[in-house]
Amino acid sequence: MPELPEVEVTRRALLRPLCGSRVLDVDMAKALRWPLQCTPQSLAGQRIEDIGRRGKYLLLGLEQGQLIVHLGMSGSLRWHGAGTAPPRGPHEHFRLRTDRGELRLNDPRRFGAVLWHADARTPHPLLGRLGPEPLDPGFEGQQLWRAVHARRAAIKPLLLDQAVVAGVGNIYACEALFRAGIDPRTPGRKLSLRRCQQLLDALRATLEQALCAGGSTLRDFCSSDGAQGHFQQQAMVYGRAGQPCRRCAAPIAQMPQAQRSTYFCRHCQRR
DNA sequence: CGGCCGACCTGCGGGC
DNA sequence: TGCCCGCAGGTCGGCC
Repeated sequence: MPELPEVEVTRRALLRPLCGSRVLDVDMAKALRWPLQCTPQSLAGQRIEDIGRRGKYLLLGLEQGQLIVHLGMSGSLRWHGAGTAPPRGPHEHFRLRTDRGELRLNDPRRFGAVLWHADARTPHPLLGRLGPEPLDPGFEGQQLWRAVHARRAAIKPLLLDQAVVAGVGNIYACEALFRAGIDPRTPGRKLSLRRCQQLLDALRATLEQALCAGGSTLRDFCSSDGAQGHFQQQAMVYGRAGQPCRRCAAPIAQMPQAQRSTYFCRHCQRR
């Protein structure tokens, strides 16, 4: 589920209920990718001051540090106002109770993570390796070109590299390349500055469109208020193998790249 | 250093 | 109908 738009939609939905609330307690029922890195009791009593996002990471700013949340492949967060929380489901592995209600992380595959980072002055190592934010207006095509122009790897796996651009996953990499008319197999070093600028524009337009749609919904994604995103109904290529291209009607192709499925149109996307 | 590959998990849909 | 295989929105770490 969780690429930049889904995480951002979740962040916006959580701002109102969570900001300013005070933590009662925290528990991790089943281990996620890593241990929490602190004793759950140490979080009790702290106020949640802000909610940020970096790439696909959601950042809960507490008084004495930061709770870093990653949704992995199958994670979703839900908010339950005070007294409205149903019994815990089998995949609700993390729970944060506050004086206003509780936040739960549902993650069947447990690729997600919740980490405590006490030293807020220096960024957590996981965040330190992230590339620029695609929606940051200060990020220019030239910067993308610099990150890519010396690389032999194909542009599609390069877009998935979080050090090149933060927050892009399989759906939006495929969609942005379609929008830019670029063949996903094109080596990074074959892309001109001009095409990198076009690619960044296309990526931004794709992400903005997904934000407006409330993100994508595949099997288990639900924004925290329970509403479903509907971007996948607008997808031009992702998950559409064999179906006609919405632009030229040629069948959409599917191929593996770096052990992930790439969807593209052989006619509309060129090297 | 760059790039490939396995590992980590569970669930679901398709094919036989 | 039922079982088995392959695949799924991610990414870290080990290896060449």
